Amino acid sequence: MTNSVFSALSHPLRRQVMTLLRKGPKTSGELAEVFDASWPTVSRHLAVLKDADLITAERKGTSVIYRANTSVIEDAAAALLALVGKDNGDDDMKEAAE
Amino acid sequence: MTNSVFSALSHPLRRQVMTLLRKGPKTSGELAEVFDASWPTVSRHLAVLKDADLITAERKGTSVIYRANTSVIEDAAAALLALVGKDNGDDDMKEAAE
DNA sequence: TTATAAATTAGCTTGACCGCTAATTACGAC
DNA sequence: GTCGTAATTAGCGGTCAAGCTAATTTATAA
Repeated sequence: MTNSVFSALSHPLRRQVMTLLRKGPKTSGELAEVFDASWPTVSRHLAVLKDADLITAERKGTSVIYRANTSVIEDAAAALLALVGKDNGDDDMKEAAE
Repeated sequence: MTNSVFSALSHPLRRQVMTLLRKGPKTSGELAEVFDASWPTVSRHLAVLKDADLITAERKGTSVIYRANTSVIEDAAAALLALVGKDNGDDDMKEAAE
C-alpha cells in the first residue's frame, strides 16, 4: 500500500503530474499535451498513480478529469517523517512490517 | 536526486532497513540477519540506499556500520508536503522539473 | 446509425530490477 | 604470509516497468 505510493512517485513524469494537479484538476488530454511522451504512455502513468490512490479519475462527458488525492500524499509524508522520528518516536512501526 | 530517493524507498525491505536504522547504527551483518534474503541481496539493497544518500557507511575494523541520513529523509518528506501545498504554496517548483 | 473525439487497452520490445550462488576484496589475528 | 570472518562484486535467470504503435472502448454530435 505504502509500497505502491513510493513506486508511483519514483518516476519523474508521475511526480510532475502530481505537481500539475496540485494547481487544480486536469483532463487526461491536458496532461498528455504537457509531456513529450505519447498519449497512451501518459495514460498508463496516470493509471499507475490512480492505482496508488494518489489521484482520482472522474468521467465528465468525453473527458476524464484527474484530481490529486491529498490525504494519501500526506500519509506518505507522515510515513517518511516517522522514519526520522519527527512523529511518534516509539519502538515499533506498523507500516515497515509490510 | 529526489528520483533515486523515492526509487530506493519503493522496496519494502529497504524501508524496513530505514526503520531499523532509526533506532541506531547497525552493521551490515546485523541487518542481514534480520531478513530472509541472502547476505549479498541485503548488501545490494544497502548499496541502493547509500546511492540515494539515505544512509551512510563507515568501515570499523572488519565491519561496516550503517547510519540513517535523516536530512535526506526530511527533504523527501518536504517534497511530498510541497505537493500538497503544506509548504510554499507558490506556482513553480524547482524539483518537479527534473 | 454513423462519425468523430477522448481515452484506455492490447501487444510488443527493450532495459532495469530482484534474487540467488560463486568468486573476490578488506581487515584483523596468528 | 596465511587463515578466518565480514562484506561486496560478478554473473546469471526470471520478472516487471517503460516506451511505442495499433486496435478498442466510451461518449457526444449529426
